[in-house]
Amino acid sequence: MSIAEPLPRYAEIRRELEEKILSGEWPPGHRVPSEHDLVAQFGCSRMTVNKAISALAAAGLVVRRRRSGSFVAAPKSQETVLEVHDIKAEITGSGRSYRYVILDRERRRARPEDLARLGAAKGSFDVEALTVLHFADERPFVYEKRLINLAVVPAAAREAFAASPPGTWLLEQIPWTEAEHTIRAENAGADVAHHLAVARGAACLVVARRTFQAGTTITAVTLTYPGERHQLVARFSPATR
Amino acid sequence: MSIAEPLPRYAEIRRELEEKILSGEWPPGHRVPSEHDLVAQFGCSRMTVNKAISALAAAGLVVRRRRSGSFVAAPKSQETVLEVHDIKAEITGSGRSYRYVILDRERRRARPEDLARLGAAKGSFDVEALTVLHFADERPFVYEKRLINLAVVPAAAREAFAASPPGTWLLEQIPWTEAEHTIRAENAGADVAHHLAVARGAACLVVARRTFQAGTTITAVTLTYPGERHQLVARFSPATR
DNA sequence: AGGCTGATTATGTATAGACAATAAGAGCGG
DNA sequence: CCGCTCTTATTGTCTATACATAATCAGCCT
Repeated sequence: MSIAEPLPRYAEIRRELEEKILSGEWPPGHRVPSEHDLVAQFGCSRMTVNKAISALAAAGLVVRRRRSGSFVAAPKSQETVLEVHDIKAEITGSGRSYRYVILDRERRRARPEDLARLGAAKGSFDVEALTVLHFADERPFVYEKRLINLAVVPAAAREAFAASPPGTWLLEQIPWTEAEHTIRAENAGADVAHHLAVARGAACLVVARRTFQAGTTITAVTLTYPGERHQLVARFSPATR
Repeated sequence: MSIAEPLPRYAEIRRELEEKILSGEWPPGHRVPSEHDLVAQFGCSRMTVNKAISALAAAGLVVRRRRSGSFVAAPKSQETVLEVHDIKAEITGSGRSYRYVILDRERRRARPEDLARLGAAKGSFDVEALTVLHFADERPFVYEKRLINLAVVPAAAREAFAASPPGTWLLEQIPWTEAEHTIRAENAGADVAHHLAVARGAACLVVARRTFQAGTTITAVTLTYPGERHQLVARFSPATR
């Protein structure tokens, strides 16, 4: 499976130290040998071991303190990298056919509830409100309600979203600097049940995302997935954090 | 607020390049000046600019190709760091009172369905099966069903879990090397509805987690949260990935 | 045109050395 | 014992250089 590729020296040293930490041989708080000692042990220059230990520090496995030395870090809180793909890519990436319809579309002055969804305190600007239904293999996959801040993305008002759905189009258009996800479970209301073809009251996974650029909200989207047909999966290791 | 701390030279260069990328001045695909050019521009050695660009590459903002140069990376797929805290820490951290009860506990030889939950193909070993209910401010917070692989953690059979609940105890006991999360929505069954004090059929957020050490599963846990009372929140920016 | 070859260029890795910053420890005076 | 300074160990950053590796490009031969 894995060919014997010659790892660079610093990666080799890093791996060796990492193994001692992950195996528990060096428990949290244990002092890692000094760079000087490691230079003698591995027979390389200090820059090389420095690169190895610095990488471990960047990964949060060790803490470095001047004069004191490097120490194995305390076990981290459970943080996981959750991949939430672009819907189009998520579906086509797994070999299924993809289609979407825009159920509703309205341009309006931002109402108080729109401002709340965007997380904006106040303001007077226009928003584009969209309701989109995405299909995977011709079955309803996710029900999307989106608000786009037209003060930031005026082009959205003129876009037909014929080639790409709004989410994909936005990703291609503007760089974002921050995003916020909220994940919860909800019972399907009449509207959602109808469009997703599930029973009323069926458990649905709701992912709400707000995307920001330099402090102002670009878009707020709520994605409702049928609970029994969709799940988010995340696999990770503490080292690659 | 922020004092004028003298950033190291490589961090300063990194910040400057990063700003050009995040502001959109350098769109995806744009070629970053070569190390040689940056050396001339910033008046430092190549190792220093190399460190800056390498950091950007590690963060996924640029892609480096030999001979070709460094290029601004395409916008990444939406990946977010989801913090899933230890339950005890999660509750006490927000100032609420914490309590738990062990509803059920059994030591048994691993059954086929246990093996499936642990993700083990086959094997003959004992497991500790636990059902725990956690309270926040005396209200049911989460319903936990856990399996512990006693072949890896024999001490779990002798532990009373009097001071800490099993999840917290395990975190303190053994280092893990990998974990897998699955998040879905489910309608509450009779059992869950009773313990969480919600209506039957109420939407619940189900987080299933498997924790591994060097390939073998340590523990598999299913956490069921009442949907209307709990949500996972994740905030992140692409640069800090 | 097609394909081979060698030069060029940019990054990848490594070395040896230097000075700075910081914190721990040693020693000393009161 | 307390507080001061001096020394020293350790990491942080930076320079200058070197060779390796890979990809592109230009030119040459058939």
